Amino acid sequence: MAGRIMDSVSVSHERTARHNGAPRVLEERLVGRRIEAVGRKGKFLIAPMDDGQTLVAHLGMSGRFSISDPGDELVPHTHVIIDLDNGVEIRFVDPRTFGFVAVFTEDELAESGVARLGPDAWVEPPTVAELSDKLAGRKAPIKALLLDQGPISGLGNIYADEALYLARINPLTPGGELTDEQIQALLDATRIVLAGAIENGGTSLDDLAYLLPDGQAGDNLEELLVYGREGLPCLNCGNPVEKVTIRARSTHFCPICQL
DNA sequence: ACCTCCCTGGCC
DNA sequence: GGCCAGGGAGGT
Repeated sequence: MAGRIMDSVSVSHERTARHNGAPRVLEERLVGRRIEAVGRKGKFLIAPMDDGQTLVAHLGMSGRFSISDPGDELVPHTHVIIDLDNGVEIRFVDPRTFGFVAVFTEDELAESGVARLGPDAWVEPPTVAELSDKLAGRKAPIKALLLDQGPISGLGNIYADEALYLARINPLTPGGELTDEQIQALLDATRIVLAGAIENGGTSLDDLAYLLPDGQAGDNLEELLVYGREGLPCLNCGNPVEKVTIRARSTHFCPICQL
């Protein structure tokens, strides 16, 4: 994708293009442009283009990119098709349309959600002191603060639960009450959880909403220690895993092991 | 700093 | 036939 020119762009869903107002606008701002690089911060894909603008995309809940041949069969909910100058077709498929594709100027980027992201949990993990600073005085549960993407970015509901379990921190603990030791444990746990998830190609759930760009499912589901295991024995102590709701998100934890 | 909303497929 | 899943944005 990097270094390629977008020969044609077709956007077929209003909501996918919502940050640019309309599908036609998104198409016009992409077509003919060269993608200079492809990176990410948190859960946002960020690709600078040759005109100084930036292609930004987010998979939301059910979005995925595929690398296809123009002749490949179109799967339902394909909302964006980008034909590259090397004959490869990039497709964005997103049944629930929580995801988006957008083009931002520098100013628009500075006003977007990208600007509100804390340091990336994998690429630029914060030090204990930095994260401690961000959590100081915060009364919201640490689980909510992890999902917020402000103190640290890149963890979603599954990996937040996994990291808190590994670090033996109760997800309901107010963020400001975490000790430096706990923050260190959380950062260590985050690296272990993400390293495993990346190694396994990510966590494809039974709905197969998430797939790798080649269409393969990720294998990390079977490695999950606590997410989705409500009522089942904690792998450490054997007591039942509990499930509570924090910020309208399911949260799985062991009330015995996680203090 | 919190709550509500958006959206569809899958499952009870 | 209705509920659940959850990413971020926007409003209160």
